[in-house]
Amino acid sequence: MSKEHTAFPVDGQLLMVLPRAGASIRNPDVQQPILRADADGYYLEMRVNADPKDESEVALTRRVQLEELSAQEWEELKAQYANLNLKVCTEEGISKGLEKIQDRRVQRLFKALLTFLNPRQVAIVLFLYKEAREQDNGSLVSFRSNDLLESLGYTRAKDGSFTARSRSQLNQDLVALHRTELVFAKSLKKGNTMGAKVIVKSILRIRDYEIDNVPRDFDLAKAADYTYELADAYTVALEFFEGSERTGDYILFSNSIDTKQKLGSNAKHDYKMKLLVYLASRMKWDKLIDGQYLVISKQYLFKNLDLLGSNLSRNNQILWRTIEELQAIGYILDAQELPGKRKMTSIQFQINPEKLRCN
DNA sequence: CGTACGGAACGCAAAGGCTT
DNA sequence: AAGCCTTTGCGTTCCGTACG
Repeated sequence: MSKEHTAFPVDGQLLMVLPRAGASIRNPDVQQPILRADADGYYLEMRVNADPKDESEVALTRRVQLEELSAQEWEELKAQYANLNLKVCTEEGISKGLEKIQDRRVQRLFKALLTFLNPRQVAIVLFLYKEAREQDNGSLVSFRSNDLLESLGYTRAKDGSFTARSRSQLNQDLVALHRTELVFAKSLKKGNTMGAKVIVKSILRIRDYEIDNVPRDFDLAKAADYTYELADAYTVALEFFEGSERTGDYILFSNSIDTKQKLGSNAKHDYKMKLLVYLASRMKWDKLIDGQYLVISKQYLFKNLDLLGSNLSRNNQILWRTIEELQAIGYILDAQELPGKRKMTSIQFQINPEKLRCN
């Protein structure tokens, strides 16, 4: 009976909000980022509005608390914010939309918010949950940076190290997962109780880090904001982890999950990862029919795979190619289009419980 | 000499226009 | 609806340079 360590659990609550927490700026529900000051401090935040036509399309805010800002720094930040051109971001790319922002810290801050939870960061999160199961130390996970970079599929230089770019990006990703808070309503479970309870959680919190050999002067935030550094080892606490064993609210992912980034490809175009996480999320929202079938409208598949371009035949092509990829590695046993009124076509997925299953 | 960058080449595939 | 083609964004890698 003990199928130990062929699969690892990821919290249901996290999975339910994950696709929304990672909504891209092209998503029609995403609102313009705002700077906000309240009694608790200063925030840079971006709201994702609910889509009333589907209960899984929940409202959610992702935000970064800006610590220790003087009144003058606040004014400077507002001035920088005025240079953010969201329209250019969506039409010509984020780097273009941010190029008028001179301050590197502000530029990285906006970029982190706008690209939050891209598939590479999701891959990092899954790596950490997998490690959590291996290490069996509750929500705490310790790991070496190079092991994580390896699992993400980056190639080493001749001397065996990773390039500054990859290392820098990893620290920025980890800090983004650390300091971006997700704010959403508690009433996820059944939907009808409009409980006023609000949850504020980060995906993880960095508790500790280590520097090998010569103790460098390493500052976590400074590294993320200004430099190309990465600590050699980290200990993080997974914030959603708490209680997942106790409440039994989780989905089991197969250990064979592939978190490698493909060469020459963009993180934001990792459709395989997006579809996998979206299916897992819907397994929490919808009950599986006959314990294995999931029916999802193509409209929401396109939306959650970020296939928001106008070329429908192309979107179709990518969707089906991605489905076939997941089929090839066994997550999906079968998928077929269910006839429906035009625009409301759905796809029925048969999920392989060996690879992905509810507890 | 190693470290910390920045510039630039490279390669993939998305987007979107055009054609049929 | 589908295929072809060009442009383009952007992640990755390689390399030059400044600096201690």
